[in-house]
Order: sequence, then structure tokens, then C-alpha cells
Amino acid sequence: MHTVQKLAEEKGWRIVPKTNVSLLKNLNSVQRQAVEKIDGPNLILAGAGSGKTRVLTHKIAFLIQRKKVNPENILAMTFTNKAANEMKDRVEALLDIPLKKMWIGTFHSLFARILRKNCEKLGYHSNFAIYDEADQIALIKNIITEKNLLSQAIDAKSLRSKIKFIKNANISPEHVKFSSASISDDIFYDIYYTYQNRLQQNNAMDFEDLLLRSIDLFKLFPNVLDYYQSKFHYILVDEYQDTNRLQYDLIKLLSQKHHNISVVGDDDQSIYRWRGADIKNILDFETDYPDCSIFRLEQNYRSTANILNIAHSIISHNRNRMEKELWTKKEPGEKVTFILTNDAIEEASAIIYKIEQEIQQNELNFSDFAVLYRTNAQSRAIEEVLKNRGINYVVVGGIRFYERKEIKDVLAYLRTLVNPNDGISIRRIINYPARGIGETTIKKIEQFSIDNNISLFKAIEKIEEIESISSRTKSSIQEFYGLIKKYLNLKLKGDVSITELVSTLIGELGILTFLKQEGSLESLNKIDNIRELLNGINDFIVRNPHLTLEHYLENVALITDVDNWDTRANAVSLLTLHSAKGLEFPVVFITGLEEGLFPLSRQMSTDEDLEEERRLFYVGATRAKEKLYLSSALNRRKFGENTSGTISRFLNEIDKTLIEIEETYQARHIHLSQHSHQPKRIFKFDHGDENEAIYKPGILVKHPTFGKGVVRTVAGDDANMVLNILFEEVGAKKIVLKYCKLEIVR
DNA sequence: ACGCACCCGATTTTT
DNA sequence: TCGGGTGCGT
Repeated sequence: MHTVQKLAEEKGWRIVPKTNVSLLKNLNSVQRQAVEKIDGPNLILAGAGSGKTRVLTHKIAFLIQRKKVNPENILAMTFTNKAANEMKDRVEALLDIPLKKMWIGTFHSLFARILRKNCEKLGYHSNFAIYDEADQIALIKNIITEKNLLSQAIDAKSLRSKIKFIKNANISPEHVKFSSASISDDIFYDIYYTYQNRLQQNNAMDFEDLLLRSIDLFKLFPNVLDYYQSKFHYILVDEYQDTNRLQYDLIKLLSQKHHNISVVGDDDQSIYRWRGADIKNILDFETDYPDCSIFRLEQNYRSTANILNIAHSIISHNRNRMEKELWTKKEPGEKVTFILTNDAIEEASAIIYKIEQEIQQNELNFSDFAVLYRTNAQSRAIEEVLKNRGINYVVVGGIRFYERKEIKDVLAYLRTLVNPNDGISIRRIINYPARGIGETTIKKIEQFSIDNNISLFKAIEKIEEIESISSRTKSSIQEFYGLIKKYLNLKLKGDVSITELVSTLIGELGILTFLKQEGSLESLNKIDNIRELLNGINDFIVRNPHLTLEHYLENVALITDVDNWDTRANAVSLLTLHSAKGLEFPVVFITGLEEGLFPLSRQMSTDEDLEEERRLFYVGATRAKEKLYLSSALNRRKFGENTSGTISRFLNEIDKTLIEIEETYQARHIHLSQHSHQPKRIFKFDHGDENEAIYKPGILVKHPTFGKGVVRTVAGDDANMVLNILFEEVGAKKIVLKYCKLEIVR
């Protein structure tokens, strides 16, 4: 048997003996029980702020130190790289040894790793590319054009979501009916299968493939499955409530041999239903693993009692949940403050006023504040006021660095060098910078590659054989080919560093000089971004000298913004409720509490949707340690137009004794410093039910463009009523009542 | 093939 | 409001 001692001897590590007390002393009794129960299936229900990460890290440390489990035999899966790194760091700190061999990472990165090793069996090469959303859409668009389906006005984006949904659910496309689909099922299947084939031809996988192909691998090659099943004696899963069908299946497969599976999660924090997360996975854990032990972590160490009570009063409106209630030894603390404002700018000003007030009174830093919102677009008004006020801020998320055009362009070159079969990348760069190779020419080459069943790159190699292309165009294609070939060779020889390779390439392409000539603000920005990319590559190589360009690209593909968010800066954090998960701040603002925005209108029609919005609120509220503010703006610009809204139903669900209401900020131009601040009229929350429900299921209506139809369901209150109508001509549609002129026929 | 101008459309969340 | 996509003119 392997032991840490043996391993340490081999590696020359130093082992610091730790007493039993030191490892478990910082745990409360439930936490300790959860840590010590290592065998069999374990469900650890960890409420927000109840020490979830602490239990996970101590459990791993406990396994290694006390149960003498070899780190190689532990598999720990998280959703974000940040969580994975944090976990690793904390375990290393507990044990005081480096954990090089432990399998700890995100689902996607861990299975990518397994696939890199084994995918030849499935007909992929180990250097496969990972396609992000934009790449996937580009591929689908190509297929639509290629199949002459352009006339059908198919939306590549929604097609991608469908494909993603099907893959995440781990079902075949024939099993899904999209009632309101604009295209016929047959066409959809055709596109689906072509998409899948084309991915493989390009030696590429999308995010779902990383999991789906792993399942294929395990099913088709039992010996491979057996290898990993035997290897991983202990499996730990973080944020189990966010697992989707694929992840669920993989966990189940991998744990079959040893049955030692510990999952940690909180059903109340399941907020990724839209990307396939299935809350049933955690709710049904007991049935899936009948001999499991359950541990409930309900003591919260983060928030004041008032904050917890607010969070609980919202979440207890959900029916589909496991009953539990967080408690704390902390003081009730300050009441939660609700701020009602006229519009988004006022809302932002009020927030900033509060921030400055809090800083003065409680000696806080800007970094102690987080402003949370439902949609990224909301950050703009807040940013504007923060800028005016000269306050530093960081927007977490938003336009992602690696999705910027200039970055994707450069990366497409690198991806081509790693995997010349990647047709999507080649298509992207074949005429960037402009070489006089136009859309028609590209189509011809593509057709040639399909006809001869070769990759786009091979087709370019054989360009001479394509007769319909003019010789002038051919020569620029050959020039492009020569360029790629040259760098492929340079890379192959391996005597230049990656950083050198990339910067010479960019130099030869003349991208920076071209952008400099343009001289616009945007081009200068692009130059900065490309420079930053180069720095990033350099950093990566310096930090990981043994890793290659392939590794770098994988890292880029699987990274998120929260991962590289610099928390050291003394700045106010602006982020969506989703990206706030797992974080905490002394003071938190939840903004935009209006019907249609939070809860978001698209998520208001079914109970499941609404319950997820409620969980999102719960996540947001439980981020706050000391003080929570809620805010609404009665008027908000939407699509460039002013719309007036009503206060979120969530405010009605809150226990009013826990909240203090301020209705303020009438003036458009506020001088924050001289702002006198008096709570004024008491706001009435319940927005009555005048002219309630003339619209009921079964009523016949007429819509100006869709024609006649029958109302199927009615959701939302009277101000934001959403009707699901089955139209005679166009099928089922969701209609927001106030945006259309609906006539009642009968 | 490329650039410009205009128009339209969209705005949830992300590994 | 802003950005992308389309379509037209060169």
C-alpha cells in the first residue's frame, strides 16, 4: 500500500507531524462527523456560510493524514478553477506538503485530462481543440450555409442552445420535441449530426463533449473505466446541487467500485438550471445512494441574524427544497435596508452615498462592498456614477477577455498551430489580416474539403486542384499556407520559446502596426489587450516551464473571469448574482428588485423558474456579512426606452419587521456630499389587484401580428402579466401583455 | 473583395 | 443605447 510517508521519502518531502487535535479542532460537531465519515456515500448539506469548504478541505486532509490515503487516489471535483485552487491551497496548508498528484479541478478540466490521454480510442487526437460558444455558433452557421438552409432563417444561436440542452441531458435528439421549433425535426437532426461529425473532423470538442465523450470512453472501453474506478478510492464533489445529468452519470460511473463518494451542496443555492443543472440530483441523493449518510450543516458563521432571516423568509416560499434553516450565534445586527428610487442613476447614487456613509462610520474599505445585479447591463449606470465620484471599482464578468475579437483572432492562430484540423480557427484567420481571400473563395475551399472528405487545412494544401479559383487568389492562399507551415515547423523544432514564437508571429502578421495606424481609441485598446495576452502567455510559461502551448490553450478555454479576479485592489466589486456565489462581503447591495428584472421576466412563467430566481436572491443575500441593502428603481431604461415597473414580489415575501425602508433621492442631480438623508413616506408594498385577471386560460384572443389564439397559461401580476398563448397560425408563444395590443375575442 | 452606412435587434446567467 | 449584421456602391 502507498502511504504518504513512502511518497514523501521518494520525493524528499518534509512531513510535519500534526496532532489529532490540530486537524479537527476548528470544526463544530456536525462538521467533524462529516469529515470523519469517509466510507460509503455521504451527503453533506451545507447551507450558505456553514463551513462547506472547511469540511471539504479537512476531509481531504483527514484522508491523507489520518487514513493514510495516497493523494493519487483522491478525486475532488469543483465547478470553477478558483474553487479548485482554493481547495488545493487550503489542503496543502493543513498538511504542509505539496499535493502534486492529487486529482483536484473542475469537472471540465479533469475530464479533459482523461480524454487527452485516451481520446485516440474514440477517433480524436490528443491535441483536440475546445470550442467555446462563439466557435460553436460559427460552426453551426457554416453548416446552415453549406446545406443551403439560409432561406429558412434558422437562428444559429438558438440551435446551439438546443444542441447543448440535448447533450447536457445525455439523450439523443430524437427524444426531444421542441413544440415551437421554427424548423422541422428532420432538419434539426441533420444539423445536429452534421455538427457532431464536423466537430470530430475538426478534432474539436465543445464543453459538453468533454463530459459526453468521457462517458462514451467509459462505456466503450470498460478497462479504461476500470482503471479510473480503481484509481479513485475517494471521490468528493463540491456544489453538487449544480451538477447536470452528464456530471451525475460520470460521478455514478466512477464511484461504482469503491462507493466512497462524498458530495457537498445546498439545494437552496442551485442556480444553474438553465445550463442543465438538475436540482433533483441533490434532492434525490438518498434514493440514488440508499445507504448514504446525511450531514446537515446549519450553523452559519458568516452573516448576522437579520440577514439570515431575510434570506430564509424568501427561500421558504419555495416548495421544492429540503427543509432546513440556518442559525447563527451572531447578534441580530442592523436591519436590512430597502432603498426605493426613481431610476437607475438615482439607484446608483443612493448606493454610492451609502458606501461613503458606511466607510465613514464603520472604517471600511471600498473592497468591502459588493453591488449585485441580475443582468450585466445594469452595471452601466452604477459604473457611471462610480466614475463620476472617482471611486475605484472592478466589474467581475461582463465582456470576457478571451472572447474579445482581437484576442480570439490571435488565439485562432495559436489554435491552428496546435491543431491544424481546427477548421473554425482557420476560417477565422484565413483572411485576417486581409489577404484578399473572400467569402466565395472560402466556400469553394470548404466545398472541396467536404467533397474529398479532408480537413480545411488539407484542402488549402491542395489548392491547385480547385479549378474555379483564380490564380491570383490561389497565390495568396498559398502564401497563407506557407505562413502557417513555417510556424508549424518552428513550433515542431521547439528551439524557440512559445513567447518568442507568438511575438514573432504577431510581428510578421503586422497586427499591432495596423492597429496603431488606425489610431482610434478602440484600436489602442485592442493593442493593449493583445499585449496583455502576450504577457499572459509569458506568465504562464514562466510559471509552468514544463507545459506547452497545448496546455496554455486548454487553460484559456476553461478559465472564467471570477478565476482571475484580483481581490487585492481596494475597489468596489460589481458583479452578477450568479458570479457572486461562493464569495462574501461585509456589505452587499442587491439591486434592481423589480418585477421583470429580478425576478427576470423570462423566468417568471413557471414555478421552477421562479423558484430558481428565489434561490438566486437567497445566494445574493447570504453573501453579506454585516449589512444588506436592497434597492429598486421604479423607472428603468430597457432597450433604450423608459419603462416603469413595479417592485419585485420578493419584497412582499420578506418579513417586514426585519426591514427598514427608505424612499429617497428625488432629485436628478444629486450632490452626494450635501445630501440630507431622511426616510420619508412609508411605502406600500402590496400592489393591489385591481382589474385582476380578465385573462384566464381558455379565453380566445387576437394579436395584431400572430392572429387568433387561445390563452393557455397566465403568469405574473397584472403589471407584468405573461400569457402563454397557442396561436392558430404560429403555434405557442409567450406574450408580455403590456407590450402588445391584445384583443379579447371571447 | 472591401468599405461604409444604415437598420434592426437584443439584452440572463457560463464551464 | 449600442453593436452586429446586411446590403449596397465602389
